[in-house]
Amino acid sequence: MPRRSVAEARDTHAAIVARAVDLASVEGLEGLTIGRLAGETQMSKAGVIGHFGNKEELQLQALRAANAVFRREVWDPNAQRKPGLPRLLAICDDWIGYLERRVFPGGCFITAASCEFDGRPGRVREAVRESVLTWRRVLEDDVSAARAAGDLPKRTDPALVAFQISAIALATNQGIQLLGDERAPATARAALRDLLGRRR
Amino acid sequence: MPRRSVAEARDTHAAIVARAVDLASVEGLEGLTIGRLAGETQMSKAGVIGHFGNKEELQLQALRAANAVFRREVWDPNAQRKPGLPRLLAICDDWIGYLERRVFPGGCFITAASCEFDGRPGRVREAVRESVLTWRRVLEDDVSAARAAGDLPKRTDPALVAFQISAIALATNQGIQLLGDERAPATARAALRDLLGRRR
DNA sequence: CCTACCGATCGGTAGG
DNA sequence: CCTACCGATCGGTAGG
Repeated sequence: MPRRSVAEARDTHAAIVARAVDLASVEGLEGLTIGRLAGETQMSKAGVIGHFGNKEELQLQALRAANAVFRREVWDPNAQRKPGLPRLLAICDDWIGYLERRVFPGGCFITAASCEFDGRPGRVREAVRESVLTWRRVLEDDVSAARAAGDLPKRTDPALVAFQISAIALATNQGIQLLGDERAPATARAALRDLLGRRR
Repeated sequence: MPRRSVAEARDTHAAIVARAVDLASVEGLEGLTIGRLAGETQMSKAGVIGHFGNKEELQLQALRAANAVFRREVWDPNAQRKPGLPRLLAICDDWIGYLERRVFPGGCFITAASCEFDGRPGRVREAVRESVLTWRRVLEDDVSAARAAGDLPKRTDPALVAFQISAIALATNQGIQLLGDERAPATARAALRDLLGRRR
């Protein structure tokens, strides 16, 4: 095989990462193996690992790619809107939609990675932690803006509401993926109305 | 080594399962390996696997043992009380306490197993699903009793409230295990008050 | 419950 | 980006 150009190598790299994300969403980031990834991308193991150096770096890049997917699905559609309750409601709706559409074959990638790495130290765990914390802060800031605008009561605790919204998303993911509960998205939307709607 | 008596074999079996539960709570039920389990119980691999036949059966028994721990920690202390809001509040409090005390070193076993197996078919997945569903029904029944007793509003949807309580537990587990948020149990209790307390 | 062993696969390296 | 290879470990079996 001839050496590839820089552009071709970049495409190959991206293709490997994309496949790694789908595989890891089902098998887990630890269950992801270089051999299987090589088989599915029609490459040699050495060809695959050469793009990353080691498995941990592959895991980190898969996680980064998954974060980008989440951002694209849930954040980007609402990024232009001004912070506050209307945007928060839209974000929540897109979040449930993202889970409902099964964007990752194995369910929410970040949730799976959270459960898998919450008991083991290392760079992957810290990266997952940052993803979750960043997203919590986004929610919290919109809750704060909503409260300041008078769309949520003065007594509203933004960190608590961000926790409650995350909680609903975790349970929705479990409802869809594990329980096969087709009503889970509707239940989630009812819970969100209960949380954000009734106090307006 | 001499053959052991039936009683001794049973003790050995129980010791292996107990060790398997702790290991799997950190490494996952798939990450659990017979070789490592053998090392930690000072046995040969053949000695370990002889008790189960294959790895799937070991996983199922570890899951059953974890279910028993959860039941002991959260259900048993309240089993004698009559269904209704006071018992439901006590169950929720024991549930948060169970997470707070880190009964399993890697966090809630059933939650971890749920994330790990929600994307792969098989007996383990079905067993996890049954655990979660059974527990949801327990919550739902107490919500129904509380509503019938007039302790929750007539419009209360028991399945929705069971979903919301599960959601809080999932987020609490993530807060404690992944985020290292020491306020997570307090936040969870606030969320439960918000859910079950304010409407009385 | 052990020793000894099986084929398969793991993450990764050397060298081109 | 490949072939060829490394030592380690996987789940599991045979036989005692």
